[in-house]
Amino acid sequence: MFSFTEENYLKAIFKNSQKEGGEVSTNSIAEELNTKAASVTDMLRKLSDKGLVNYEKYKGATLTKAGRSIAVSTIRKHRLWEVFLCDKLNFNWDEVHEVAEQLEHINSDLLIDRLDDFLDNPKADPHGDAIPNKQGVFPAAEQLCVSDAKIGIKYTISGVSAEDSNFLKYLDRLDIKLGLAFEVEERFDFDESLQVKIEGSRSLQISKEVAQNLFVTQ
Amino acid sequence: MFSFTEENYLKAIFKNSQKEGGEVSTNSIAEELNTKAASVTDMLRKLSDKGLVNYEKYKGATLTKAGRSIAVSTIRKHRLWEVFLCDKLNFNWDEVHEVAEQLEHINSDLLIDRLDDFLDNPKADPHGDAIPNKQGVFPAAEQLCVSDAKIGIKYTISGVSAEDSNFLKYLDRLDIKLGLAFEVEERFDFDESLQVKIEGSRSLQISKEVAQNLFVTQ
DNA sequence: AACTAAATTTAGACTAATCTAAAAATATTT
DNA sequence: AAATATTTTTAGATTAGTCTAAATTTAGTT
Repeated sequence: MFSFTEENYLKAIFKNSQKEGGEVSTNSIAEELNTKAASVTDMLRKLSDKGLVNYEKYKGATLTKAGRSIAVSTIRKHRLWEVFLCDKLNFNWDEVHEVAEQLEHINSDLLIDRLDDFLDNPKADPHGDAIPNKQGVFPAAEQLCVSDAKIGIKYTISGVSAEDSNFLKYLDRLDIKLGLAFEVEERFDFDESLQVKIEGSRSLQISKEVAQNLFVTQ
Repeated sequence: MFSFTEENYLKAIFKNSQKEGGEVSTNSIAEELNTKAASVTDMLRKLSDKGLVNYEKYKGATLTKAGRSIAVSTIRKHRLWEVFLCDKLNFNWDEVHEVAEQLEHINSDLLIDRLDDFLDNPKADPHGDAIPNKQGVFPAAEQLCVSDAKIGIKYTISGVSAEDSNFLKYLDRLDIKLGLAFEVEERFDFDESLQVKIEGSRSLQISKEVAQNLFVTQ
């Protein structure tokens, strides 16, 4: 129905508009997709002709209903496949992204429906990212970034940034997993690092960078 | 590593050389891939440049070691995914081909190794086609076409042609499945139809066409 | 051996996706 | 507001894969 490339552009626009809100710039799409701005301009024109994005020269792009629907469906597939890889094939959470990037483009509604059931309709992927349902609705996720967590309040670790597999390996080394109890004990303002307590009564210090990529719920 | 298209060409050459033996003609590849002879000529040149096929103008093509290895690996992936779809996701055997055509191009050794184990290292796909191992070796399969089966000898149904999903649906209607006991009772020479007995003491008549697409072992 | 038919290749063109380099528009700074 | 920097678009080219139509080669038949 749609090419891999088109799906990847739509996904990138969706992702960046979550982050930045409003119109997504040509450059930010180029960066997200490791391509050049000129290529993005070409593609935005094509996607606009197909009714998948709203695009005006020099004004950035937003997704139409149709475009959003494809983007979300692709994200749904990506995250379901990640669950499959971890839960059924024993992949580690830092090994799934690349393969899921390929699997997300397989086109079969029956396949995804059955896969969803086979995995017991998971609500989040192995990194804690919410999985939208078939209708494209994301489960209400009240995640808070650890950088914004309050001192002395008990949270549960519920999400990690999945982009960088080295970060995930680092978390493995520290035995930080989804579902563990979590509490900020102290904040060091000079470098924004944190002293935190993680289930198993360990107390450790985490850098600003780690805090920005860890998410918790109450 | 290799494009979907290249993998499909290599698979087609492998398949047709199994059937016809020796050099595979440009036209037969075009037919297999629903493309035009001119496109095949172009691609054969490219595959030859890459060392994947032996090709001489007007003389047809054969696979090199490297080309065969890719073709067989693609077939392995296709058949493993078919097993996954049937055994784990409850697909019917007439629903798997199209999806497996997509899944066979997913590129990850880890994925295929794990999938193989997850499925308990199956030796055949849902239509009875042999699954080569990681080294590209097919398990010795002594299948015989029902057209060539001897009268009065007891066989087991072990394979069916998977090309045509209507044929598979037809077999479902007749309750013909892999693993059932099978015996040819009588051969009608004028139309080459057969009177056969299938497990469950049913006796039925099958056409020449059905016989040519059913396979048995002793 | 000559002729016809069939198969194959060449030539030239098209689409999707990409790129570099140059031009144009927008944003920022003084 | 003018000048500069940044972003974005245009122009023109490239690659992979495909196509049609014409030319060529091979195979089959009288």
